Amino acid sequence: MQDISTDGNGQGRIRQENEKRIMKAAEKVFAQNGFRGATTASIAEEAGLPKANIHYYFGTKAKLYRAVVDDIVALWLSSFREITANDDPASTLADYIRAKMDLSRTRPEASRVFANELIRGAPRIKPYLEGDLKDWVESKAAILDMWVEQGKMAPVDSKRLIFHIWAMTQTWADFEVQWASVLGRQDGLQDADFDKATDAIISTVLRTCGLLPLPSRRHATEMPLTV
Amino acid sequence: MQDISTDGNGQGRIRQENEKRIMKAAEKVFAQNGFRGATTASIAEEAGLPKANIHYYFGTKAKLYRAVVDDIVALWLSSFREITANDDPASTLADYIRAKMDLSRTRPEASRVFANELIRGAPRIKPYLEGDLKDWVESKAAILDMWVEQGKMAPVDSKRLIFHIWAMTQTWADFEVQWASVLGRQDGLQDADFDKATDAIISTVLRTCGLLPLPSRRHATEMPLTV
DNA sequence: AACTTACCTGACCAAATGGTCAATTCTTGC
DNA sequence: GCAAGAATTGACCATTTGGTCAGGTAAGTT
Repeated sequence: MQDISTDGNGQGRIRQENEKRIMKAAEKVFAQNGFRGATTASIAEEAGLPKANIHYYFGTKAKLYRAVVDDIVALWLSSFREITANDDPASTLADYIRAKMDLSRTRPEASRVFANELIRGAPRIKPYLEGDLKDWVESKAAILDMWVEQGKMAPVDSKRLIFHIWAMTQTWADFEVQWASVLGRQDGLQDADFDKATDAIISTVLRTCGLLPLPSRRHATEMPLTV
Repeated sequence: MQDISTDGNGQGRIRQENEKRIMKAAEKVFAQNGFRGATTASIAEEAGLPKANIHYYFGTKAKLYRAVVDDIVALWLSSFREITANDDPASTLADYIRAKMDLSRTRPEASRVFANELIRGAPRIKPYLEGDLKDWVESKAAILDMWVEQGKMAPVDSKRLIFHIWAMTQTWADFEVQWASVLGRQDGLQDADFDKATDAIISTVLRTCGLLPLPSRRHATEMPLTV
C-alpha cells in the first residue's frame, strides 16, 4: 500500500497527472492576474476541470499558489547552478545570459508569476530572497571579483552587474507585450527577436567587463577611447 | 458659474483635492494588487474616505483605474522629451538615465502600476504602446544611429539599448524588494543604493557605446582588449 | 466478485465585492 | 442669509468568490 498524503504530492498516477495539469493552468492565470485577481473558477476552466476538482487536489487557493511559486523557485534555483569558479569570464557570462534568455522565451508565465510576487512586495517568498538568492548572488559576485583580481576582466560593480543581467533578460518575458508593440510585432516576439536581444545583452555585458573589442567607429576621426 | 463635468476634472476646489487624494490611494492599491485584485473598499480605506465617495467622484473602478493609468502615461511621456538631436552622446545618455532613475526612486508605485498592466498583456494601454511610445523609441533610436554615423560613438543596436536602459532603471522600482533583500537592506533601498545603481547603469551604457574609457585592470599582464 | 480506496462533481453556502440611492449636510455666489 | 448646486455617506442589492459536502463512479487488490 502506498502512502498518499492528502495535501502533498502522492504518487497516484491520476493524481500526478491532474496536479500537473492544474498547476500549469494556475501558473497561467496567476501570471495574468496575480494572486488576488486570480479566481479558482478561471483556473478550473483553464484546466478543463470542475472547480471542486481543484479543491480536491490542492485544498485552498493559497496552497495552490504556494505550490506554483515553489515550483518556479525550484526552476530558478536550478538555472542558477551555472556560473562556476575558474571558467573563462567571457564565455561563462555569455552562456549564463543565453540560459536566462531561454527561460524568458520558454517559460514567460513562470517569470511573470515571480514578477507579480515581487511587485507586491514578495510576502510569500521573502525568505527565499533573503536566503538562497542572497547567498547565490554573493557567491557569484565573489567569482566576478576574483576574475577582476586576476586581471581577467575590467573592474565592475559585480552585484549590480548581476542585477542588471536579470533585469535585461527578464524584461523580455515580463514585458514582452511592450517590446512586441514597440517593434511592431503583431503576433508577439519571434525567436529572431530573442536572438537579437540576446546578442545585444551579451555585447553590453562583455563591453562592460572589457571583454569585447569595440567595433571601430564609422569615421575614425577621433582618438581611441579606451585604455 | 463654472463648468464642472461629472466625470472629468472639474475645477471645484474640494473636488480637485479629493480626486487627487483618491488617485494617490488608488495608485498604491493598484500597484500592489493589479486591477482585478484591487478592491474599491481598500482604496477607500487607504484614502480615508467612505467607499461611496470613491464612486461619487469616479463612477466605476474601471474609470478610476483609467484615470490613474492615464496620469502615469502622461508622466512617462513628459519624462521622454529628454534626448534631443545634436547633444553630446555621453552626457545626454547619462542625464536620461539619471532622470529615469529619479522616477524609479520617487514614483515607484507609478512604475508598478505600469508593470502590472504590461504583465497582464496591456489590455488598456496597447494603443499607447503602439502609438506614442513606438514613435518615441523610433525617433530616439534614429538619434543614436545618427551619432554612430557621425562617429560620435561606437555602433550599437539602438532600439535594444533603449529597451535595456528601461529594464535596468525600472527594475529598481518594480522589484525593489528583491534587490533590498539581496543587499540585506531591511528598511528598503536607501538613496545611496540608487546612486550606486545609477552609476553602474551609466557605466554599462557608456561602455556599450564606447564612450567611457575602461579602467585599467589590476594586473596589467595582458594586452589591451579594445581597438 | 467483493471490497477498499482514490477520484469526481453538482449543489450549496457565507462572505466579499462593485455599485446604487435617497436622505442629509456643506459651500458658495448673490 | 438664502437658494442651488456640490459633497457626503449609511444602508442596501445583485453578483462573484473561495470553499464545503454528500453522494456518487472508477480503479486497484485480494
